[in-house]
Amino acid sequence: MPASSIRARVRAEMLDEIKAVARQHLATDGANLSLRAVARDMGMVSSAIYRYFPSRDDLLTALIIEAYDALGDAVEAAAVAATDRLDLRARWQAVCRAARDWALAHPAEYALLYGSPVPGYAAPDDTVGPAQRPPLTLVGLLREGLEDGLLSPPPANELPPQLHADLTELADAFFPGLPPALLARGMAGWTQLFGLISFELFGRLNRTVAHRDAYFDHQVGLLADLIGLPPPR
Amino acid sequence: MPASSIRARVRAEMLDEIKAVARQHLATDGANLSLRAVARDMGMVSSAIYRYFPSRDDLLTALIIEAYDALGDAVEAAAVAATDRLDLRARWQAVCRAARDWALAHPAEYALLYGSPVPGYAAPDDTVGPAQRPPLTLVGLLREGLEDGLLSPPPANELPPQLHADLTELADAFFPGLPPALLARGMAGWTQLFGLISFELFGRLNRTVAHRDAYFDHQVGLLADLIGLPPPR
DNA sequence: ACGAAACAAGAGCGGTGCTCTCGAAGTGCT
DNA sequence: AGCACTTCGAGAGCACCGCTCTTGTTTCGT
Repeated sequence: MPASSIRARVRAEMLDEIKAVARQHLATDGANLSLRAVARDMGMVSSAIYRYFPSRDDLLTALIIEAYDALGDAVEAAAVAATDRLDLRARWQAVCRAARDWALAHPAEYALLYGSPVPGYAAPDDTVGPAQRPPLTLVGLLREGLEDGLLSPPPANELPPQLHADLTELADAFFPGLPPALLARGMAGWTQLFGLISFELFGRLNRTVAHRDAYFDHQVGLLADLIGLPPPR
Repeated sequence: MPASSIRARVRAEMLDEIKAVARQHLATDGANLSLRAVARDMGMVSSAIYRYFPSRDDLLTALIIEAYDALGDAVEAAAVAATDRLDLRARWQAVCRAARDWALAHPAEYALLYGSPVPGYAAPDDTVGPAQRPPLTLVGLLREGLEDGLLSPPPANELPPQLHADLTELADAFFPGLPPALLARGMAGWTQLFGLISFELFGRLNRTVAHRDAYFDHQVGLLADLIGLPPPR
């Protein structure tokens, strides 16, 4: 097998092991990942890591992409797994819950994705695709609802002209024909979802809201009302 | 004046100067503040800083408290400066715009307040008071609107019992008698505001929305509709 | 079988937060 | 005014960090 020689296979395993150890360090020690500590845990010398990742930022980028994809998988699976495709509100709730569940299960990785950007770090282009999966899933649900006649498009004159143009262009790039005002509502939902998860994960609900599941579901339901999703059955 | 001797006054000036230099470093170099760098900028040796702040985290805490208070001042001023107290929607928009304006003018400090929490860092109790000022301002607007008869309380049976209890207790701590369902809507507005600012500041609107002012105003208006604020005049 | 490429290890550079010691300078009391 | 006491700035040093360079070994493709 020339396509995967011993060396290539060992290298792939090393890449995976480094990322696994780094992910574990991320979960325990927080965001400031130490290359030397990862190397120590693997019984290597720190300089050896640089055979696999040219810099600490590249390791972080790899972890970020994998985290985006893990979140994207969870979210998209929730959008599809619905028993009743026509129960749009239940599907919306399921997608939001899936994102929150993933974040609660992987808080350090969520902070890596959606926390304050690392100062010197600039997200490479590889990350924008995976990063778009959750919001595209949400807006995709709205498009399906529109196709199935489950929700009515907002009035077209709702947006000021420049914003109308911005959102029309954005909609055409992913969901041609989607009314821009509905896209705005989808983005509002995505913004709200991010805010809810971040507040809960970063401790802003401590000592204020004890029953987080109920709080989350209620707030998601409020925004579902705003978007115009059909009322719960 | 024994109460403020030369030494005490010089010390106070040093505290201020250290914080000023640190704030400047924060703005240019990002969140990873270097004690040695601020000491260098002040012509001091790094160990001398420890006469004024026992650790780097304590310096960060001081900066965080000052930033919370600056944001709180801006937000509360916007809530009071309205020409027409009864135009609740305009006041809500003004408060939201004030928060965004402050964040855009001080992005590094906003990231310090609302970005991912620093791993080892735990927010001391001194920060919770200043941190509550923006959300309390928003909810305070809703209470005023209720008192002035500008908005009607949501149905009382909207919340599940446990969440109703949580939010009633929370409301009684700051706004006795405020309907918990209205408090939930205020928190939704605060969550949305945080999400909108964070997305814009952390680059998630890059290459998607060009006219940020219009986008922000529209989204804030959407949530004002959800809360039940009177329509724009 | 051999040259080329990939690899792990080690030393080293400049940087970090933080501690400790030491001499200088200001403070309060008699 | 003199003296004990406290505060201060400087310096050396510790352990850690990301990263580079060199050296000797192992594996690869031909």
